[in-house]
Amino acid sequence: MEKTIVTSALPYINATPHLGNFVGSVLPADIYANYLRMKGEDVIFICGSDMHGTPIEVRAIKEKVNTEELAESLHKKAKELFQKFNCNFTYYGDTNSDQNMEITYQIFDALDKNGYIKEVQKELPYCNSDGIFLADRFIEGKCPVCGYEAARGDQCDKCSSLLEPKMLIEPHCTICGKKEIVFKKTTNLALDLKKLQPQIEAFFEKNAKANWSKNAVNEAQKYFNEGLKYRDISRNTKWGFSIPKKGFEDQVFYVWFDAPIGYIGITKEWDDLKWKEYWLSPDTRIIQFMGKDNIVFHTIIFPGMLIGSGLGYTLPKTIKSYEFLNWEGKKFSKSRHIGMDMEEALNIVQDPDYWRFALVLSAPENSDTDFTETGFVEAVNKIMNGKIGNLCQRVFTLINANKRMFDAKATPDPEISSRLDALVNEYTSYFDKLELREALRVVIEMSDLGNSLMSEKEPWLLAKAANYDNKAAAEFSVIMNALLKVAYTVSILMYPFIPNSSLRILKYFGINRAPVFADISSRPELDPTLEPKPIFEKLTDAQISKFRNFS
RNA sequence: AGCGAGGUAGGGUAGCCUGGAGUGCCCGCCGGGCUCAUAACCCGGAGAUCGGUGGUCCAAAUCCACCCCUCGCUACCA
Repeated sequence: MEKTIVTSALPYINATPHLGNFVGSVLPADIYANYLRMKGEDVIFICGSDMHGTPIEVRAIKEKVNTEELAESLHKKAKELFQKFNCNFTYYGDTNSDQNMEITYQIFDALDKNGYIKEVQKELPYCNSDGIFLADRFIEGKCPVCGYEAARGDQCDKCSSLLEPKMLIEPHCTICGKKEIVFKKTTNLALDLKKLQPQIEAFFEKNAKANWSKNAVNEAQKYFNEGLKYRDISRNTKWGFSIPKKGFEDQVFYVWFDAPIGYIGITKEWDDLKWKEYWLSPDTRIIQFMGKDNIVFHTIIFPGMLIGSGLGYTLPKTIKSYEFLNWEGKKFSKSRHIGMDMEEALNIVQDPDYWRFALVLSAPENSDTDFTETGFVEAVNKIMNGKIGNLCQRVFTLINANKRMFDAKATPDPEISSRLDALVNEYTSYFDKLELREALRVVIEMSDLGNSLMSEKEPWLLAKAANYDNKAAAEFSVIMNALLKVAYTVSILMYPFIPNSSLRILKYFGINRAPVFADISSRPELDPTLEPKPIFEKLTDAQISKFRNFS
């Protein structure tokens, strides 16, 4: 059986992930993995915390704590949050594991042996006070172009000129604020992407039609057109995996070298034997979800690393990149207090399904989108609650109130059944094209079908007439069986998106496990002992005003 | 600056690749219906010079050129 690995871009845990991070990577990956499980496929869903990198090291210096302990605590918190959001990972690990180090070293050695690792001479800013080399963003000074005081080492935020740290006038270190900066010569290691370009391009040509996002295809094409260059993989800092090469032991891998390898390392951490069945099999299909800021790493660098290693790792098949979610028309920004993070969200509304549902409806699949208070309230109160929840409730209560005349064995209205089948097909075809938002739209459309049939057929009139009219009783059963089937199908199809709520409805049908596609064809039977209770609640004014206070 | 993505009723989206009457969906608004259901649901209506200008074509939201606006990337943020 073909195996599938679904991955989500590894969240960088320096800050609590916000709703924009979630909507473009972990959430769609989780939904898609749930869908494949429902189809009965052999799928693993791999994600984990991206632990290394300068921002965490700098934060540890600023907070005067141990870097590894800080990263570990941030990782635990992130993991817990994703679990609270009901993300059904096969395994959520992190990039700082022994397993990841082992594979990182293995791939590095192979790349080195195959001649894809080069030495490059550099002159880098060094803070004498903190005793560390400074990444471009941690050195600030006066912009040589416009004179702006707080220009960073890579770019001036005022005039957006691209800069080099050496160009800054009177530079200072943003960690300690002192001006004790010197430039030191050093030798770094770099990955020779230029040499790998033909092979990476061949990989791209072969796979880019496999449902890649338009943005991902074009962005990768841009890099090829410009010509690939060297890309640094070692840095003169302490936090990370040290370089296993003579003369470079004092340096660590640049975070984005071991982060994508983390997909493999985390799988190995999950299962020390089975990971090979997935990552070393030509039959494995790898589908990667990420925000648009991550495209280059997944379309160029990671495949390049795997190809160059020559170790036979399976290459990604599909790259699904998302645009960005904005918050009330503005960019999410932790430092400027714009937008809500995942923890804050749960403090307002506890049930993650409410967020999952609303976020998918606003998912930036084709262009940047906005997450707004009105959009959230509409999605939860009007659509999820008013359409889907209410349909189940009205069907269940109407049958429940007329148990005696309801024949559960009556054949459902065939016309309704065929319309239902068509919608199920539409749903799967959207999912197979990775258009998750549209797949959810189909679920909503299905509940619309149920609600309008209810109004059109007026089965409550049949129920009343059934007391003295056998024909009406028969007709009531035919229609209500069809409507029951609609509610049942809706509750199965919503499972990938809002699993908790789906399971809550399925209990009424006596199903106490995750649904599978095969369930759709079986006849739903309503448990007569259960009193129908609304599946969803509307957002309260208190919740809405709490939400508003974030805007 | 270069490259990529986007701009469609009041808001949000689909349609664009492969041209065929502004075609669809969700919300809001206006009117009606229904009383099974959670003040819910259903039906109907109004509302758009499809970012702008020019071009190709019998025909352009769709193809081409230029321009404007938003976002991303540009290799040490990840």
